Amino acid sequence: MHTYTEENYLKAIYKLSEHSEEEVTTNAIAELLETKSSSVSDMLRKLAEKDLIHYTKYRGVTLTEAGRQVAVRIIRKHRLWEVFLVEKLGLGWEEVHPMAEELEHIDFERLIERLDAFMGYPKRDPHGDPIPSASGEVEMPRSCKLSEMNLATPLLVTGISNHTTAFLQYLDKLDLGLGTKLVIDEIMPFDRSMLVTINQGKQLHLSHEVAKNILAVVSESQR
Amino acid sequence: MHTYTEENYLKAIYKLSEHSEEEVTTNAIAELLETKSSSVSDMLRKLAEKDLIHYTKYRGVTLTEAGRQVAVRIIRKHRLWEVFLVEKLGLGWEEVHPMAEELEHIDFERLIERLDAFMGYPKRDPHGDPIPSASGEVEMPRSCKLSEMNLATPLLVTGISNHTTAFLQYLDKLDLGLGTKLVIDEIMPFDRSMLVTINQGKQLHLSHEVAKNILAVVSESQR
DNA sequence: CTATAAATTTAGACAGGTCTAAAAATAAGT
DNA sequence: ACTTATTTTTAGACCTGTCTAAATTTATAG
Repeated sequence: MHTYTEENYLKAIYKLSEHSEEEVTTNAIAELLETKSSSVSDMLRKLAEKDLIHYTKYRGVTLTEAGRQVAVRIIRKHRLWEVFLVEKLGLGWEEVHPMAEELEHIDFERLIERLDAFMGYPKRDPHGDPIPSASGEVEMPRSCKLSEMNLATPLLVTGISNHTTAFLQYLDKLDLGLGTKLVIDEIMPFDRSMLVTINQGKQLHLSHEVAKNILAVVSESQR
Repeated sequence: MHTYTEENYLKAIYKLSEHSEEEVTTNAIAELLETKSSSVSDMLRKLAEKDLIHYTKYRGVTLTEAGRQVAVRIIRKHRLWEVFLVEKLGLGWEEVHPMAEELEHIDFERLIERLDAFMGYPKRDPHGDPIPSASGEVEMPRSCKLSEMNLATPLLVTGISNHTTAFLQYLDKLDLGLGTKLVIDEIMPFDRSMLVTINQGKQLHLSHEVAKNILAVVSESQR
């Protein structure tokens, strides 16, 4: 098995390369893991030695297939635990991330398998992110940032790309969550904030920053 | 919070002093944790500095109240997770110990509380051990080793004091578990092995070693 | 193309834990 | 009580992962 720390590095690299084909930079990793780039640099050398990443000095890194498998497996566990914490224990979606952050490192094949079965083989976690399969496949949802979508089109919220407690609590207050239907009524040119109507009722004002972290698809039911 | 390692030391000291008032020796800890006594000695110094143990060089250790609280809390989590793994996930009592060994270090008050509630506030884990309360009280069961009990008395199995996979699998094969009613028919003087009848049916031959690890009480129903 | 800025890597130190080997303290036998 | 055996502790080395400070490489602006 890999150390707790190695696993966190691999997960960080996975997350940083998930939405772009680019090489991941040392600084980006350092920022995400809240550590110094010198520490990252050191660890990258070690991960490369173990063939978990492709690494050329000063050029950034990508995961090898072995590294990707490790990362995806961690993410699978993280998301399964989140479903458990929310669905079974009744914890809030805004508080489960740090718990799952620790649970994800516990590695017993039978435990994961039973946990998956116990929850009925869920496909998404409470934030709408896809749960990788046991064999490491990840179904990448084709949702877009709300900030990049068109006016007057019926949309469905399918994901949240910022899992901080503060952000999720804010969404709760707004009464906006996964499955919320909404339409963009207007976009303010000066700050790119938007007015949206949710569930054919309340109208909300969302900043661009907020809209960037909400993922949505064009609503099937009305297209 | 304390490190994973510190927690394991405190838990080990707790377990070693649970059934006797004696000071716990360096060697005993080393054996339980499968480490060298020099490492233990080092760690004891550190734990004493943090006021988690009472330590006089060459004289062994006992837990301080603070140390006991930490240990009991770990054990509470361990046993709650074991109940979850067996009752909810359907894992076998012989395979959950190593999993709980890792889960026990995860420390979120709300998680523990919810887990406890989810299982209906169980009082015992799947091996019959008492689950400490949130405030750190442990109800010490007054059961005795089967090896020390009398012939021809109706007994009830209430606990198992060896949690190894091999031992628990052996008990499964014998069809002997918590709640099994039994009577000691005969004790062989030369090796102290015994013949017992379980559930008013099958007769089994148990070695002294096995009988030492089975805990029982005189059966209420027939006394 | 060169000078400076930014990003990255190396060097050296440190903290937590572990080990082996050696020293010190306690326990036991006669 | 004295010598030996056992237990425990100390000393010194090593490994993982972190940091700061300094050096190096790559990127950028004239």
